[in-house]
Amino acid sequence: MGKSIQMDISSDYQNDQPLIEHSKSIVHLDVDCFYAQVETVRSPELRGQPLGVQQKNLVVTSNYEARSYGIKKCMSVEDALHLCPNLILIRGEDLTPYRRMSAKISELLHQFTPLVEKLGLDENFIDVTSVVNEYATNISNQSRSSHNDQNTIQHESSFALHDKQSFKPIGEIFSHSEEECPCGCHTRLAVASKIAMDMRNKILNELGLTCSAGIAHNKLLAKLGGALNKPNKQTVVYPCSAAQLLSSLGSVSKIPGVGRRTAESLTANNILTVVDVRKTPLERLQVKIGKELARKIKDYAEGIDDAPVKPSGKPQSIGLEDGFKKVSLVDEVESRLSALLRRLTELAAEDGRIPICIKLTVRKQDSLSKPSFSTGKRESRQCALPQHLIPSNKGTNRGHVYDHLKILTLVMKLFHRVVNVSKPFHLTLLGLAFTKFQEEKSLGKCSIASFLRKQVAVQSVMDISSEEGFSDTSLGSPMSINQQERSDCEEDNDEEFRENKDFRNKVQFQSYSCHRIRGLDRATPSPSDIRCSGEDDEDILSEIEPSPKKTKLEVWLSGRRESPSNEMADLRLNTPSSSPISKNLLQTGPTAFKSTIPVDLDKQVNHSWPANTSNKKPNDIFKYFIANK
DNA sequence: CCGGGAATCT
DNA sequence: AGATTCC
Repeated sequence: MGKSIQMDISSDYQNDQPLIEHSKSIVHLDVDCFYAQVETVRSPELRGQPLGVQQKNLVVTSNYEARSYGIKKCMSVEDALHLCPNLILIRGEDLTPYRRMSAKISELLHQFTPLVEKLGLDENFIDVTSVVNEYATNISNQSRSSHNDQNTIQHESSFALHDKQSFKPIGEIFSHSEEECPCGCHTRLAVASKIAMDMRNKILNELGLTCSAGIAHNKLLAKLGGALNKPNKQTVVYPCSAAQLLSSLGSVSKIPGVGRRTAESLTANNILTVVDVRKTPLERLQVKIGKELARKIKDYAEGIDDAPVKPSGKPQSIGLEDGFKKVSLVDEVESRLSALLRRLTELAAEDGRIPICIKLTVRKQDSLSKPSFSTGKRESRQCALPQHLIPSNKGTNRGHVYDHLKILTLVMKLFHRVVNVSKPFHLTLLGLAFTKFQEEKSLGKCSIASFLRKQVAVQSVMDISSEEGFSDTSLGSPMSINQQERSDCEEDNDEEFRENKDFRNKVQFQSYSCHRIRGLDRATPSPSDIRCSGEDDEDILSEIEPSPKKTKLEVWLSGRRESPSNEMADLRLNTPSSSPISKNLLQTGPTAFKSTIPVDLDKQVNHSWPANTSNKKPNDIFKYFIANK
């Protein structure tokens, strides 16, 4: 017991956070019927009419006019049209417009704070703790001196927060709490609710979208709270109402993180409601769903959630999928993959980063008893993009050049690895994704790794120690060999090292064999095999090779480069740092605050907290805020 | 043809 | 590489 308290304290200090119970302020923002709203912005003449967004044979979302006819999410087109013959349907398979809008929303939210976590395209968690605290700090500073020498907000009129009880949040409140929490969170959440309103106003004014929002001291409650009043509304959940909110959910499947699978496990144990979870001992719970999940669900059932808002940044992978009834011919596979690859390279070009790893996904039709019911599981294969297929922007200032045919050939190699085409096959889905990218800010010019990279860049494209030297013993069982050789090299490729095998050999890296894939390639020549002849073919035999194991030198080199973890280390040590993250944080200081919290917020707060600057003693409100700084 | 992604954990 | 979850 004493031990855990000790740990709690130390971790709080490490995070530079005070020992206040509900110290954080989290906003969950959810754009109302996102796809439908985006389509309405694109085609304003659609406003007011029942509108659905269609993907394949599904209406994946619809506006509220359509919902009034009883149309639900993911309803079939037929059913939807039956309910509402006038329903306007717009194709939404191409997510580009939604991605773009999502990026605009992210950008807008980043004006408030860098602590923005995306959940899908239309939801965001925003940790506004520091925004709330800065707001109070600024007020506090002003109450001490009439003129600001600091770079803080210059308010038209000075005012102070001298009356905590009269401050009420904007929007709805879940349940009416009898008493204020002694930690001061009610006041902080009230400020947060005004910030949430401001975010929503900005999104409406600048992007034309309405949102719903939840405001609470953790992500769980913010998300659940935001769903209580929709659309275009916001809801504050106080910590003291957490248990009540969770109880009111009823079914366990309403708990975020409890999907179909976990719900099934719980149901099988007669654990149906959130209250059931609460009554079930942890020991019994973790038998069924695993230790970590059980612990999390138990906490959730009480409204407890310590998870931080994790800034999202760029996606870790960029992918595309194409679902269909049935594809059984290699030629059709190739043409579909070709189309996917075209779009994928466009997406990657838009993203700007350079991909170094590609993954192919297939879904095989369930050949067992029920063809219609059970959709086959997905299987995937990935490999590093060989150096000479990694796009470069040499010669062109804009965009990177992809060698479509060669990459397609590589993708077909992956396909043959995952599908045995010598036997009949029935696929219902093909997917392609880039799953790794070169380091964004690349290495400093003085970095050794950078030097090496430049050196090797001019060397031969293909020199993996002659394939002739290897036997074809792997032909029969590629997977077993795969495992054998990959057993302890889960960490893939760093581009510096794939680029020159010569270099690797010279410094006596543990060399890796490259014969594993040969048998596969010869098994069934595909059209691409034929088209991509001669040296290219030999080229690709080696390219599909999984990435080499990390060596000590490689580890050392990768440690040299600027990496997120290094940046975080800087932050933890609280050292002055020139890292981008640190700069970013600094930028969200008073200046950013001023520019993003408009006057009307000030007015609202000012109104709720009448100025009382004269001779009241330091008020209670201050300490809540100041303690948080 | 129950969509098309993306993240996390194992 | 797969399973699961989320939207």
